[in-house]
Amino acid sequence: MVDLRQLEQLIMIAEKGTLSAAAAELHLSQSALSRSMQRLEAEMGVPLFTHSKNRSALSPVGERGVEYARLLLNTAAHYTAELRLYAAQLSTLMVGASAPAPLWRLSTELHERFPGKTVAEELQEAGPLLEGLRRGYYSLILTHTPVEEPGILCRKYVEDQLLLELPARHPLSARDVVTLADMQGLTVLTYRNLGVWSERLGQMTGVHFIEQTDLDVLSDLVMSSDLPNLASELFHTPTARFHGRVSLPIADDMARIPFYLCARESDRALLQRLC
Amino acid sequence: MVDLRQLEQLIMIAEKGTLSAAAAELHLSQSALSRSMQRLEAEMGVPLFTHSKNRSALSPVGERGVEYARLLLNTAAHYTAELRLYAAQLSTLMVGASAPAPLWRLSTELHERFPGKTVAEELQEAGPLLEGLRRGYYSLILTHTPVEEPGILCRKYVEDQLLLELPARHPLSARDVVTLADMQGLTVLTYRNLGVWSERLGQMTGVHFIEQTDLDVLSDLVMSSDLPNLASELFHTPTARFHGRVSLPIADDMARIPFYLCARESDRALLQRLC
DNA sequence: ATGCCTTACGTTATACGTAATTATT
DNA sequence: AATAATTACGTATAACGTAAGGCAT
Repeated sequence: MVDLRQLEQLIMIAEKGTLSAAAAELHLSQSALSRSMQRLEAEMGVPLFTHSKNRSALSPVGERGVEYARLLLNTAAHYTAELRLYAAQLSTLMVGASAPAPLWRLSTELHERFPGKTVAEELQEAGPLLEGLRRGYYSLILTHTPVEEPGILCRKYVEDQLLLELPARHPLSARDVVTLADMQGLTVLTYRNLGVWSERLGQMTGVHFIEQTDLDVLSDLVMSSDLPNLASELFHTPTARFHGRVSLPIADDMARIPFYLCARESDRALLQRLC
Repeated sequence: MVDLRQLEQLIMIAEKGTLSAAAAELHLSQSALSRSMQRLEAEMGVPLFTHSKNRSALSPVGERGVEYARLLLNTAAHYTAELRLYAAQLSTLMVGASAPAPLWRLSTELHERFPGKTVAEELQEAGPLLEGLRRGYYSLILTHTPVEEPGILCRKYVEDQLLLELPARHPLSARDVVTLADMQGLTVLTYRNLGVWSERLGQMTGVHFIEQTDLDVLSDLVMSSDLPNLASELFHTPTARFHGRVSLPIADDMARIPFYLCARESDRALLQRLC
């Protein structure tokens, strides 16, 4: 059985030209290298060198042996790299989600329940999410519409609730809940990047939204005015507490978005440890 | 640097199912095999086994590792076989010839002058001989016509001389040489398989040849009759001495065939050590 | 209780470095 | 003289076997 280190040594000799130079490069004494190559020749049963008293040069067979050695070491390195990649892939939980908010909770839960696993998260549209789950690219996906498809398991994971935040002196602040009917004609501050919520806001007729791109600017506006602002249970950007405001859930169905956790049936155990 | 023996061990474990069984097959103690696999796991940096207290089974990564190990060992075996084949090829002197007779001398000379070399001989027509020499299949060829071609060296190697063998009481037996003119009307015994000579016999008009396929039958005929028989210097089949006959060279040019030794110019040294 | 794997420990084999030898430039 | 390879010899490292321990079937 050929020793790969000896092949490495053979290659180094070919590169350096002499045993001595190669030995120095390999941090080996020349005697050790000499004997190592003698063993290699004996193992292979072919004359790799033309041995003179003062010089050992590669024979034609040795030259070809070097080529083979390079090829073999390359494939060996290739295979070990492949295997390490495969191992990394197996130990990674690939998670896709249509919104960042529910990921925050899921991510911490995954690290708790699967210690040692690498959790990789991606934000993606619903279509690619489902396709990725089918193909095995994702192990878990978080969607805001339920998936009903053979081979795919799907369970409600969390529900996000839209909140109206008000200064204490606002007429509605005494209420426990508000409805869209209560909000007719109101002007409401909100963050622009609300992800899945954005489309819902467009459907809330009769409410005038002032959208802000910058969270700091939004925070300043909230503090310096009496205008109500939007928040959600999962996405409390500037917290109501910080602004000295009260948070009221909006009772309408439209103000609630459920998130669903989906996995392949073969990964049923995964889902069961989370829901 | 991965150790191929460890890969072999990994494969054996995959085949036998348990460390113990594999260890027995490998003529190793199970403890040695256990530690060897621990070293392999450390070297690769991936979990090849699911280690329970009582059982070490291959992990999914290990399964794939076995596949890679098989591939790598195969390529290693392939390369060593290739290298040995190449070495054998380099140490072989491939000789082609158009007739066996001059080969007898060449063969012994090659073994003398190139000890350790394997001499492989082939009989072949002139066309394939030359083509084989060009392509590098033959290192040397023996032809009965000179080759004049760039890149090819050609020298006269030996000359075969046709002999007429006669019983002592034959009228011609007192002569030193004979000519075809002397032989007009003679009936002459000869061997059928005379190779390059055969075509010449057809051109010797006025001589009647009785060809024999079997050398023993020919020998019997020669001994029991007074008919002359043919021989050649290189191809003394039944020796004249054995039959109590005298050998006379036939003086005509037609009764002499020169043999030429050819090699590629890059093998000039080869030719120089023979001619 | 038996089979299987791992750890501990003493031993052996294999590879290594230093030094001496020989040959070449 | 300097460089280069091999051989000889003592040493160190690394793998091995035996034995003991723990766990599961």
